[in-house]
Amino acid sequence: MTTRVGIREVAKAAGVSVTTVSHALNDATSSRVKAETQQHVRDVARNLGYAPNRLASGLRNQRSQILGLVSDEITTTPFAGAMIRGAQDAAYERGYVVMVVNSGLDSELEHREITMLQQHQVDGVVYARLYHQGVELPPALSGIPTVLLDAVTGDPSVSSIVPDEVNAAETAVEALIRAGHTRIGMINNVDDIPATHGRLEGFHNALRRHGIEHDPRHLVIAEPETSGGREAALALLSQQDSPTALFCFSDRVAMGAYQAATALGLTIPDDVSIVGIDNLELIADSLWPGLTTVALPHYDMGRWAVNRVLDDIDNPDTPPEQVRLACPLIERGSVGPPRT
Amino acid sequence: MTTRVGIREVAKAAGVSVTTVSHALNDATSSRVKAETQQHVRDVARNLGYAPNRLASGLRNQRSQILGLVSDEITTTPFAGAMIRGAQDAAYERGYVVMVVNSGLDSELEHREITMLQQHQVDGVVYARLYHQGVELPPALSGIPTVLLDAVTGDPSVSSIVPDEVNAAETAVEALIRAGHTRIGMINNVDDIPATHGRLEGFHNALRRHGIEHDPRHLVIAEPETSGGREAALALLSQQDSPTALFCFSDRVAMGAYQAATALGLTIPDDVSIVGIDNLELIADSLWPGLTTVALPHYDMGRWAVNRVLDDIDNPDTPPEQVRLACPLIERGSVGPPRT
DNA sequence: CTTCCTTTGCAAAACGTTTTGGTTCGGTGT
DNA sequence: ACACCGAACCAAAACGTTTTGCAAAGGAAG
Repeated sequence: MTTRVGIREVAKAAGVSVTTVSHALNDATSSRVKAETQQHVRDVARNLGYAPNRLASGLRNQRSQILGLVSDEITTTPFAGAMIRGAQDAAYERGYVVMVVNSGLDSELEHREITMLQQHQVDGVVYARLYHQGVELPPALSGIPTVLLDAVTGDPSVSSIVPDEVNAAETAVEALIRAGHTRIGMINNVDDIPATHGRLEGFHNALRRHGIEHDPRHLVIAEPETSGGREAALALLSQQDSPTALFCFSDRVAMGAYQAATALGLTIPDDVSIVGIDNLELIADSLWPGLTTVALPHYDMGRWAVNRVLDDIDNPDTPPEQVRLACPLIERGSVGPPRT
Repeated sequence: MTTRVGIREVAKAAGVSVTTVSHALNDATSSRVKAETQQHVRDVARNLGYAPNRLASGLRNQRSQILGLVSDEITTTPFAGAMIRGAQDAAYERGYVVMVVNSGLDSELEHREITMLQQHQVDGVVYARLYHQGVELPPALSGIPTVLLDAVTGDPSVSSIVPDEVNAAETAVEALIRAGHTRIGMINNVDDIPATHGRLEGFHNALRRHGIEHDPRHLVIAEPETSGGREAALALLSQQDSPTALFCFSDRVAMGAYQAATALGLTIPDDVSIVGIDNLELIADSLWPGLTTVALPHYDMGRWAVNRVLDDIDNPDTPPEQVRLACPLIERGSVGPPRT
């Protein structure tokens, strides 16, 4: 590698001082340097392929132009990828770059990784969870602008974004109601997490709003796996006056419901309609017919989170906000009118 | 935020010069500083919560301790997450941190993103693709130690790692042979990519090695989607002397084969055995019965790639190597003995 | 022709490290 | 007693920027 071209090489080639080069390149509308000179310098810089050393400028301005993204786990779902991509895209648009770090469940490791981020002088961090949950912020992060992604915390001074679980469920259930269903079953999660409670609430809201009475036999609790969904759906669809439509806690649960339906000789959506939540394309697109579901907006949450933390950096006394993001319905082929 | 504690604060608190502090902290076995002093300095540094500024040290040593990871796309599959996690884990173990950047298909954008990485003075980059393919290295990367991840290139001087497609197929097919199958069908991909050719070759290798004659009617080409797999499997399983086992190009194709089997009233694995490739847990775990498949080792490839690029950085004249990584069989429930 | 701006450019300091070349000091060999 | 040596430490330079405080040049006003 030939020696890197620095600002002094540019200055020499352009026949000016380094000061002038710096001004020409940075100050968009400075009166310090004549427009003509500025253009000249810029041309020279481009020709030389000059790329400013951000270690140096970061050191000088106390601003690294780096964001940290610490996530709990990057698992088998594509959620993490979507969040990272959203974060990265938003960061890129504003001249930032993101360092990804993931700690598994190990809080000791997490602490050391945060320390590394601090050593690299990250200007802010996005603290992300893969599944909507409550967390407490690691003390190591105090002093760094931080926003929560897919997580909330008790401290009202920290901004956060999570999916609006209630709204997501309402959206899903209303798609069923719109198709004409009134006997609607729900397969909920056993776990005590925000999604469980929020989606149940949304389910009831939607029914109530449309004057549909809820039959308690039509609510069953299951492990949030395909097998759990299968057994739950088997139970729901075998009872008399069984539901004509199923609202499933997740796409994987919905996949179990598909299996139950075919096992019972029922076709989707003619005999039973199904909606899920997650929009895991790998599943929703692959099922047959395609699964109508509500998307969890990980990409958008990622974008929002980094834009938010960058806003905080630019203007440190922006009031914090806790956002719940609406979730769009993705229609495929699993919802139809009830069999008359 | 109180003013950051720097090396000079530590020096003052320890009653020594900054030089001594630096030596005490960095030189593991220096004769420059007495062991006792070294310990003292370290204690003081820890108590003060001193964390060296890597912008400064990077500037000084011409080494940022940052790796770039440029990937083509972070899509709906969990593959990208696995690669990133592998890369991040390996980097962490060696004191590095990774900057993730993804360019979509836009080579203009990719160029600008690589420029950003260069500005941050990354010590090396991992150039990753999500699906095994041939690429040419962007010229912007010349001069930076680079290794290819899930991609190969014509240039023998650049190291790369890809899954061993031939071996993966052999592994899958041999699992079927071991269970007793001899009439084995394959659903291959239409696309002209290394995986297509490699897996076909592995399929033939395995049959030949066990003296099984291949019936050309048992090979069909399909779109690598669930729907393609469904139609292909329908065709394969409807012919007379139909295969007793199906080797599918991917897990999604295998999912289509499941759908075809149940549509034909066949049960898995009693009437037909199925293996896939990918080990997409989201699919393989959710199918019923679970899908036996061959894992594409994205996590391990990610690890290998960063370890390799770090080796190149430490020792610039390590000879390059092009590695094909073996793929392990993951057994679930979709393979059984042929119906007699 | 002087004075006083305005415009344009430069030299030098600063950011927080690492490392080079000393300097001091207590001892050791002759 | 003399020079010398090594151990322990330190002052200062360097890394590549940005920015402050000045200086030079040129033009307008008096």
